[in-house]
Amino acid sequence: MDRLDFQTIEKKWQEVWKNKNLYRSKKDKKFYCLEMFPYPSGKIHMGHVRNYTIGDVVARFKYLNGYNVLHPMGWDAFGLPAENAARQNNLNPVDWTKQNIAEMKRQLKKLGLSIDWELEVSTCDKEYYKHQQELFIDFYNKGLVSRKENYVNWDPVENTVLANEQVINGRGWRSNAVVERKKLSQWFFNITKFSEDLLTGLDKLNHWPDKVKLMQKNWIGKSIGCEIDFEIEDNSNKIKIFTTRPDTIFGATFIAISVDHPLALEFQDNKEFNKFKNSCLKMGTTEEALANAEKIGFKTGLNVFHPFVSKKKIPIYIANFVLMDYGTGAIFGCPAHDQRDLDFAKKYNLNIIQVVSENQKKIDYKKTNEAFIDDGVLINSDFLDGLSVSDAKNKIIKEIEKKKIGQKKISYRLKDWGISRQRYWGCPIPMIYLEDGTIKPVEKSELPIELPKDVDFNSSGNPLASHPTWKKTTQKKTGKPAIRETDTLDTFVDSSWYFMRFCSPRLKEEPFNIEKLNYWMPVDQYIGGIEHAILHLLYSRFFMKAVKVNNTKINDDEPFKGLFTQGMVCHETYKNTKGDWLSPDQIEKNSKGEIVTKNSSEKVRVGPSEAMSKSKKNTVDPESMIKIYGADAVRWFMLSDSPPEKDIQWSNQGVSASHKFLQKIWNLNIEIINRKEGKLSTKAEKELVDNFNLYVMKITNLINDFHFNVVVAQVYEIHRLINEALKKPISNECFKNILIKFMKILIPFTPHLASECLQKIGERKIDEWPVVDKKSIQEVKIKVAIQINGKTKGVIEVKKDLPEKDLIKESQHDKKISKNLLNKEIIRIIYVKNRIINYLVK
RNA sequence: GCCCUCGUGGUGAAAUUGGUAGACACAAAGGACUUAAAAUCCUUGCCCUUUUGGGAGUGCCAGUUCGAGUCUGGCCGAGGGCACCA
Repeated sequence: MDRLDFQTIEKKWQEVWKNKNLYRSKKDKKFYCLEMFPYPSGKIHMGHVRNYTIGDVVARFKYLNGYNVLHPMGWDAFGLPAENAARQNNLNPVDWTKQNIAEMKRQLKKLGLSIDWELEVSTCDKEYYKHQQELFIDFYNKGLVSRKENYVNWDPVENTVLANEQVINGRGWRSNAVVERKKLSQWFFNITKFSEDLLTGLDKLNHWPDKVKLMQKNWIGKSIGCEIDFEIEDNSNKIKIFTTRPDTIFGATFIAISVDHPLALEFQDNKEFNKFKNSCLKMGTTEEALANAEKIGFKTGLNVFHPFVSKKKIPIYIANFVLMDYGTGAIFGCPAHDQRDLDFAKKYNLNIIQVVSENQKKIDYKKTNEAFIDDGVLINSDFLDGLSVSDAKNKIIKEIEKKKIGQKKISYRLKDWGISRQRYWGCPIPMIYLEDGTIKPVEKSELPIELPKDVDFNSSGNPLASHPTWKKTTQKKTGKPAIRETDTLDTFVDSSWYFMRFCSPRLKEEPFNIEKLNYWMPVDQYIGGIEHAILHLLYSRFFMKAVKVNNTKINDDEPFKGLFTQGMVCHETYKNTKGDWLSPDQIEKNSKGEIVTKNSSEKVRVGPSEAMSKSKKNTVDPESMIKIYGADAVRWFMLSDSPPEKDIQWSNQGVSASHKFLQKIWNLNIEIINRKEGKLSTKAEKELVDNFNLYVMKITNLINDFHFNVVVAQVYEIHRLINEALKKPISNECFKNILIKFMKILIPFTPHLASECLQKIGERKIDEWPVVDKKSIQEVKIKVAIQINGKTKGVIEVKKDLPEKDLIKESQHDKKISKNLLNKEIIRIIYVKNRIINYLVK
């Protein structure tokens, strides 16, 4: 039998597709299919292969179904790794990045993706970031940009800001110095102006996974609570606190304010306070670090008066767990009903008053360390006694408003988006600082503000800031001397609008052409990793809304109509006896079936399958797999076995099996083309056609629902169906017609093989998806389960939609069923059309 | 710590969304073909029973239902995110 020569075939068809704009149709219906663009780290990895294979199935399927498809690709090219490489290998980030892009593009092309490379963009090109600078200025002019202080991780030895991933156990990754929290003045996008829009906008996103919407909802964190002013003893100031549990006010036993609260400034000369403040600065900046840190406080000696209990005084603490950027930076502590407050109260021996109880149970807080946070009935609370938590909330808010000491308040957990980075390899922020202290945007005509190429990575800190001349400039309008902003933009900014740029990627004057943007946007299907569920997707949603504020002609305010989040690619991990990681090509099976190292036959410990990562050496190089098995087989395996939203385990056996199956498809084609016709039977033919039609319908639905692994299983079944039918008296014409449809189904999955087969059969129409013959499907017999008392006792094959009476009759013809029903009294018969019939008997 | 998700054979999984649990594969064992190997094809897969047949069974415990992998409550375990990795 003819071997499938995938190397020649794949090369041939990639050439054909390159020379034709295959994926654009003249139809009106548009479809924008986008996969998250990659960071050009050097080589493509299996995660990319999976992401782009899934995307290619969608894009090609939509094209076959008559859509005008936009399927572009670009590079998320700014970021830390390029700077790290620059430091290590003395390479310029530009050169390193461009090399990586060229290499990865070459590799990606081998997958045979239906990407329109004419539209390629790279965020590190000035043709791209010029427009990003324009957008920044537009946002600035619309009041969507502000400047505030924010904490960063500061490495005191390297004099540089560290990313969270560069802080390991509270120390700098290179210097090993203890990292401090330092306040810097930085640029922010005022994303909180859109808190409510970002929240309500989620309701419209019907084609997003619920879990992602829920994560975003929790991230935005809308809560309804109230603000209350507390009068301070012997002090004319008041403290405004925010709480979501005003119902527990009678259980308040302390006030806690943030270290950054204005009132805390009064203690800046206090030695004890400064000691406390310094220990707060060692906590780290991540939310996880703050949540796990021991709750500590500084007793100010000041007291406030309880607003509803006359003469009751409550102490004020400055505490590390109260954050200035949430609520008002001050809270009242009710230890009985909040875990943090309870931990704090126990540490500092503060009073604990239970004000909510379940079934009138009294809790002894001397014995338990667990706060009671569930619903219950109010106690020890004066006029709130006997009310439920929610009724008490409403009543106390009314009282507070009546007394004019506060009001109902909606608060969001969402913070403004800090976009300043003290790094070289990013988009320069187009702002200048004049000598008189004013800060102005650069004139748009001066854009792009380009990165200098001659930078020194050996000195500490931001290379842009230490560049001898770059930051020196003049204000264009006045000619006054000025200093450039040396911070660059967070790389999340780059990726927050690239999908808009793809609509008109070569436009020089503007970031995008409105007509083209309105035609293509929103992205109909966006595909990428679940790790981007919150930040990237939320920032992109903000951008779309912000861009619309600036240009009201834009139709959409949500960028991604459909979202699909794919799982990771995993592989077994291996370690030698010393505990060093081993890569899959360093190991082999010996004659006894044990796993050993290739050269020294040392025993290998096989670990669990984990996400492929360089550090664990459990990676497999896609390019070498393509070389051995072919791109189609690699694509096919990526879609087999696991559902796309779940993790997949890479296995060489799996990809090898895929390769074998594609060979079988090839053989099937040859067999049908060369088949000699014998006797004919219309009955056999009809059965084949009807069954095949059913598969076409199932597969069409499965693709729409992203169940590609089930499609693969159905394709195996089709193969078996046709293979068995070959022994039956069926005409060659019938086989050819079925084969043509079968190969068209395979185009999105294994495009090279399918195209080659279609050409061999002589089919010219390769831009259509097979039409389902609905009548034919109705005539396929189905299997119905017969149960007795809920247990399946038999299965009978009947016509579809058989009515209850007939089904009962049919089922009693079955020997086993009639035997089981003998001498039994039938109490009830449950009939579910096309599914089951259940006899309840005594 | 907080938020989210997921637990089905030796393995990856499927199950028309409350209706035949294990489709389709991988691995294993046995067999066919072959001088032999590779390739290919076939069979098997929990427990009891020689067979016919019967029973258990979807992380664990309880509940709703004629019927639960699917719904409800509690428990246990694994993974993702936590604002400067992208």
